[in-house]
Amino acid sequence: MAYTSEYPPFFVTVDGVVLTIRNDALCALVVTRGGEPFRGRLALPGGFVDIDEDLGVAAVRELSEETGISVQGLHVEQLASYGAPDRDPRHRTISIAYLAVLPDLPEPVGGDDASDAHWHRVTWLLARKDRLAFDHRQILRDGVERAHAKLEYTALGTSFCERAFTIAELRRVYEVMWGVELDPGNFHRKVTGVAGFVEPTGRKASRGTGRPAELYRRGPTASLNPPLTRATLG
Amino acid sequence: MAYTSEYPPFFVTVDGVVLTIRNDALCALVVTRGGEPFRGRLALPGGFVDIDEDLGVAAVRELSEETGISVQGLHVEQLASYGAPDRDPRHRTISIAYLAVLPDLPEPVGGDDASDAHWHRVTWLLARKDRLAFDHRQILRDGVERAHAKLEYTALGTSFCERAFTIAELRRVYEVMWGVELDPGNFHRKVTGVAGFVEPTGRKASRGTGRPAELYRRGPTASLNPPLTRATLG
DNA sequence: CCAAAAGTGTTTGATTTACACCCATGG
DNA sequence: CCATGGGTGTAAATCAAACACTTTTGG
Repeated sequence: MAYTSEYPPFFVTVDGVVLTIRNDALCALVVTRGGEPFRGRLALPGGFVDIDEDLGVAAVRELSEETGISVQGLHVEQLASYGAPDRDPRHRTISIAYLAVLPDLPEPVGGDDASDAHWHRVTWLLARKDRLAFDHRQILRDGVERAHAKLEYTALGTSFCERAFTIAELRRVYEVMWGVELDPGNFHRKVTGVAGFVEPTGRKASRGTGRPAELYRRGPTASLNPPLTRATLG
Repeated sequence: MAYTSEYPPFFVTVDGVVLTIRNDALCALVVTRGGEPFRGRLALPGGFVDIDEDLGVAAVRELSEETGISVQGLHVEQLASYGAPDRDPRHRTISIAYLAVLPDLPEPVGGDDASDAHWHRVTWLLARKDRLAFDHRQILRDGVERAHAKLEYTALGTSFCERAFTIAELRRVYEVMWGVELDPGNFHRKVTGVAGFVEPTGRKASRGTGRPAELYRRGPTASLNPPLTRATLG
C-alpha cells in the first residue's frame, strides 16, 4: 500500500526514557538496535506511531513490545519532542519522548519481541558520545534532568519505590539521585510532615537488622512547597 | 508536486503560546482563522513545519509571519506536543507547542501577513470551551501553567519586563500572575539578594510620582533555590 | 546484651514575615 | 511641603540543620 500527499512526508515516533534505581545507581532501559541505521548500537525503546494512535498510547505500547515492561499505573509523562531535520538519516522524523519512572524490577525485562532490553547505568550511557543511537543521548540527558528537577518540588521520588515503601527506601532514592547523604531523622520528619506526600499503611517492614520501619504508600501527591532541600553531607 | 510513501502521512505543525502582561492582566496572542476548519475562530499563531526546517525555527518564523512579532532575544521554550488522532478534522496532525514570554508591546502587532493578531486576556480566552480552535484551549492552559510554575523557581518573571526595569515593575508581574499583593520591601530584598537574578544598570527611572527607582536588567539567570514564595496578602 | 536502623526531641542558627521608618521626587 | 512610591532596618516568628537520644528488632 502506498500513500500520496501534496506535502512532504514526516515520520512520527515515540521514544521512552525509562528510569529506575538499581544497585544504588540511576539506570535507564535501552535496547540493542537490530536494523539500520545504527545497527547494534544501543537506543531508547521506541518506534513509529500508528496513524490513528494517540501519542501516549503509542509510547506505552512500544515500551511493552520492545521491553516487555508494562507501565500501567506507573509514572509516565511527556518529556519533549525532537525534530532536527538531520536527526534520522533516512527520513524527516519527529520523535516525542516520554519519561517513565519505575521501581527496581526483578531484572531481565526481556520482551516478547526484540527482547534484548537491558538496564544500564545512566552515567555509563552518557559518558561517551557514541553509546546511543540518533540523538538519544540528548533525550536521555533531558529525561534525567527532568527527573532531577521534579524530585525537588513534586513527589516523583515515590515513583522509584514499590507500592509500599519505607521512608528509608525513599530517602535512598534522593541520596542516589543527588549523590549526597541525608540526615535520616530530618528526612523522615520532612517527608511525613508534607500533607499529601506519603500516607502510612499501618503495616511494618522488617528489612534485615534494626527496628522495623513503618510502611507508606504514595499520597495524593501534593506539590512540595517549600521543596525538599539537600541536607547534611556525609 | 506529490509525494508517495508506504506509511500514512503525518502533518507537523508548531503553535505558539505567547504571553505578556497588559493592563494588569495576563494576555495571550491569538489570530483569527481565515480558512477552514474553524474559520473565524480564534487560534494560537502557528502553522506547518517545512520539511527541512528545525522545529524551533519554524515556531519563530510562524510567529513572525502571522503576527509580525520578532521574538529574537526573548524567552522561547518548547512547551509540549499534541497529537490526539482527532485533533484536526482534516489530517493526522502533530503540533509542537512553544511558549514565549514578552514584555508589553506597543499594541497592535499587526503582521505582514494575516495581520489580525490580537492580545486577549487569558481568563477570557479560557472562560468558555469554544473560544479557541482545535485543542488550543488545552495548549494555552498548559502554557499558562508552565509559566506559573517557572515563575517560582526561575527568573522567568524578568522576561515579562523590558530590557531595563524597576523592581516594582517586576513585582507587578508576580502580583498579577499570582493574584496577590506582595510586600514591596521584602520583595526588593529577596530579588536583589539572589545571585544572578537581576543586576543593577546604575541608571534610575522616574515613573510618575515618588522616589525614582533603580533600573535593573536580567542577570545570568540563576535558578532560584529557595524559590520565590507568595508573601503577605493585601 | 550488642549492633544497627527507625524515629523523636532539642538546640542553634538562618530565613521569612511584618511593619516601622527614612529617602527622593513631582506637583 | 506634602503625597507617593522606593528602599532599608529590625524584631518576632518560623523553619532547617545538626545531633543526642530513645525505640525495636536480629543475631
